[in-house]
Amino acid sequence: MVVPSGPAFQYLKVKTHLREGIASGRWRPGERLPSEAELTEAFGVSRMTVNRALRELHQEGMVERVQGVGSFVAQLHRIASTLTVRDVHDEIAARGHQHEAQVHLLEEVAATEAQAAEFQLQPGARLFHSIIVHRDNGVAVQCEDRLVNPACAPDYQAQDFTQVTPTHYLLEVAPLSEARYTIEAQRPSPLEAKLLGMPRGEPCLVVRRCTLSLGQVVTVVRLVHPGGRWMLQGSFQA
Amino acid sequence: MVVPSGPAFQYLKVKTHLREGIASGRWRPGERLPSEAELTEAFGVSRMTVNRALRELHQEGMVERVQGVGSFVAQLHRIASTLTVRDVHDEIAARGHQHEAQVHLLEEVAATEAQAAEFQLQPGARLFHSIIVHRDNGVAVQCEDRLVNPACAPDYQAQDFTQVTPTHYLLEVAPLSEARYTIEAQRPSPLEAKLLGMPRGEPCLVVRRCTLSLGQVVTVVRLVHPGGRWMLQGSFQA
DNA sequence: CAGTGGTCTAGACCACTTG
DNA sequence: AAGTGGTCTAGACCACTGA
Repeated sequence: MVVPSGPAFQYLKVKTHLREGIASGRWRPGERLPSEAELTEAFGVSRMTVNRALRELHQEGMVERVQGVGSFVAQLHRIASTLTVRDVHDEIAARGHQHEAQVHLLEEVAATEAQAAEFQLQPGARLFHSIIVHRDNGVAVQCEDRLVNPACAPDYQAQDFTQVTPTHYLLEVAPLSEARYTIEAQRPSPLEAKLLGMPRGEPCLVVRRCTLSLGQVVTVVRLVHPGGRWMLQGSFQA
Repeated sequence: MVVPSGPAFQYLKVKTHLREGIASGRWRPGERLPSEAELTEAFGVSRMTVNRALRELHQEGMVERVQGVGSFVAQLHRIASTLTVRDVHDEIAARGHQHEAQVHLLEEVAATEAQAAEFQLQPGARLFHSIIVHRDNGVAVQCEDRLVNPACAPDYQAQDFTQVTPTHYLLEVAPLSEARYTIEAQRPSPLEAKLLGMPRGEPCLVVRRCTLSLGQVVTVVRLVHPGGRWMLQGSFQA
């Protein structure tokens, strides 16, 4: 026969079988799984199909594979979860709330030594600088303090950021290739506390993100969220 | 010919070509990419190879595919980054530092109504409760307040958590299948402030995580980190 | 209808590891 | 040498879309 019964999602059958065996503890972490040849025989499918199942489980971090040796249940010590850092506007809109943005500053500055180093530019090079406060149904939830590389977004200062967020605009003009970020708890700066309308002593969730496009640093942003008004959420499967 | 030159990682050539075209803006977000047939011809490879390249780009969130229509450059609005929440011990050890754990409490409690609901158990059901402080070279960096479902880890109370972290132990006895978490900034509770040796008013990074195994809630944990002593890091490619 | 992606096969050659 | 995974082919059938 050529194709026995058409697409029956055979690779999913194999994948599910292995996933359930791992989840149920039938195969313990570090233990060896059946070889591709064994699974090929057991399921009566081609090796490519078994290979895809195992490859995807590997990509999902559930299985480790060693050429010439075999496939093994991964040691799931780390919980690598997908944290979705979405555009504020989308996040607020998704809750059915009203998003407002207030531009408090939009200027051109000369890079300090530290800033120049981060942008891989010369000290004193021009940078755009913006400070924008985002509100959810009128409540200030984020203060966005951003530096932008003019080489990547020459028209940055001409945008109306009450209508389109900088995140959205920058993703349009400079396709994202890499991002690095840190998340920590801090007190707001005096200016941030004033702009967010919160006491100086209240904790804030601070996300700092550096975004690259084609190896160039496009923008570095500090996002300050009042502790009681904003929270990151995520989940992890498998 | 059967195989022209052995593994030359053809699917990577196709993948790289598309990835660079997207990153360089040659294909804009929403724009249509060449069909599998066109790529098959252009690269002189089989369709399976092209298919793998496109499928992986789709799995990475860079390409959207619609059956019967075509493949398109994804709208990269969301920045879905892989945040690695590792075991404290590993994280501290990875820096070459000394990890110490201090067990402040290890008891059995009756579930409150809210706790019972979260664990999908009856109010008053038994739960294990532990409070452990983790130190990095003697500095308290995390207060771990944890509830555990006895059905998943009956021997929880018999463990020596100065030697093996609860995270590590629980992953051994109850393979992880799903986790949900939130990250926010808060002040520590009076007890947490005391255990961590920090002022009440200092901000903390608080991670709350609910872990499931085989559809059962295994554990709910609150991880409190002094603001200046701990930070989450992550990065995102493509 | 033609074109697209989704899946699958039954082989193949190769690099690698272990006995 | 035998077994493993890594890659690849040249076909195939199918479901879906849009003109």
